[in-house]
Amino acid sequence: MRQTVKALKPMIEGFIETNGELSLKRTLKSGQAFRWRLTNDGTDWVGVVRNTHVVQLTQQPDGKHIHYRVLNGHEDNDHNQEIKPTVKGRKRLKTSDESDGENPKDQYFYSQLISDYLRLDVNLTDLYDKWSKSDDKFAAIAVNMSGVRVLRQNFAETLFSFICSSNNNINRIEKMIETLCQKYGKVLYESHPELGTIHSFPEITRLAEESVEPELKKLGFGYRSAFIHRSAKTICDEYKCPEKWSQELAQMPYSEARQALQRLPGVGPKVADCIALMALNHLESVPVDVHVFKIAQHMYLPHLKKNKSLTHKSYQEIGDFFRSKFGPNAGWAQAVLFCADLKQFKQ
DNA sequence: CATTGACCTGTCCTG
DNA sequence: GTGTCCAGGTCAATC
Repeated sequence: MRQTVKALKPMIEGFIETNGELSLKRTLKSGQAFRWRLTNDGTDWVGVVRNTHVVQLTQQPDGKHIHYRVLNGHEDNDHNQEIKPTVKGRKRLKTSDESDGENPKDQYFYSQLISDYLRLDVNLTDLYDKWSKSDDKFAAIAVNMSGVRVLRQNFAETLFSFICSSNNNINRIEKMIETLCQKYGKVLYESHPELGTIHSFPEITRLAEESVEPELKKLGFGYRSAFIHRSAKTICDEYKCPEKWSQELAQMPYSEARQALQRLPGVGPKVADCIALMALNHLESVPVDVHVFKIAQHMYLPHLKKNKSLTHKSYQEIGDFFRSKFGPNAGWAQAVLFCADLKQFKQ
């Protein structure tokens, strides 16, 4: 029997103007987020925003708008959650009023929520122009690589996702994260026709429980089981309120945040930089993985070709080079080059 | 200090 | 069907 209760409440949806500065594919599937899935024959992206809202995003044919739909937006407790966009969007990001009969307050709220997650308050055209002027190689690549955005992501999810990423491949990372959500997260949306039940990412306090490590071992997490549990426990024990700690990390200078993060087991320089860039708004952070290492060797710092692998020294050198070349948003420039180098995005 | 292996596991690729 | 290598690193033990 089909339930009709949900259909009685209006679906929250609308359009967001992007000024051609957003490629969903290049942004959601370039290795910064691991939970976005392509549905409906490859037209719609479905994922979780702010760890509370199941959102479907669709790139419009005009290239200048995305359509959004909040799949679990009818829940009664919706506004009780502590979701507040951290940045006020620019005026041009206002939703259109094309779908009449809906609560404009809700529409505004959700378009702000999604714009914030996609960091649409940043004018990407200006950034691309600036980076292209300071680097011909970037300019050549960027013309075919528009709309790569650095997301503003949830702290805990970013932390544990990238702990999982060490010495690992994307396919397994995605599976492990999905397992974490199903086992320790809350149900956000039931019975999606293609994706099944969609869960939130677990609370840090949940991952700090003693049973977690042996359970994860059984689930095939390997040595990362201990990293995950011990990191969660460290945060709960030492910082009491994880949410507050992440805010402090965002406030303090990049180098200090990076240093503080590396005290967590399973968090080295690269993972710390990923968290700093993607969840703490430290856009000067340049995560250097083997991929970026190769880019640096071939495009910018040929003397590093003699290095077989990444050392602390070369790691620092590459980051500093990117910062000197691209400025305070170097991490974002790096994301564009990284994206261009991914196999799936090569022409 | 900078460098070098071991580390869990699923998968791809040979023989 | 077995064996091997490797994948978006980190840690700890040695130069």
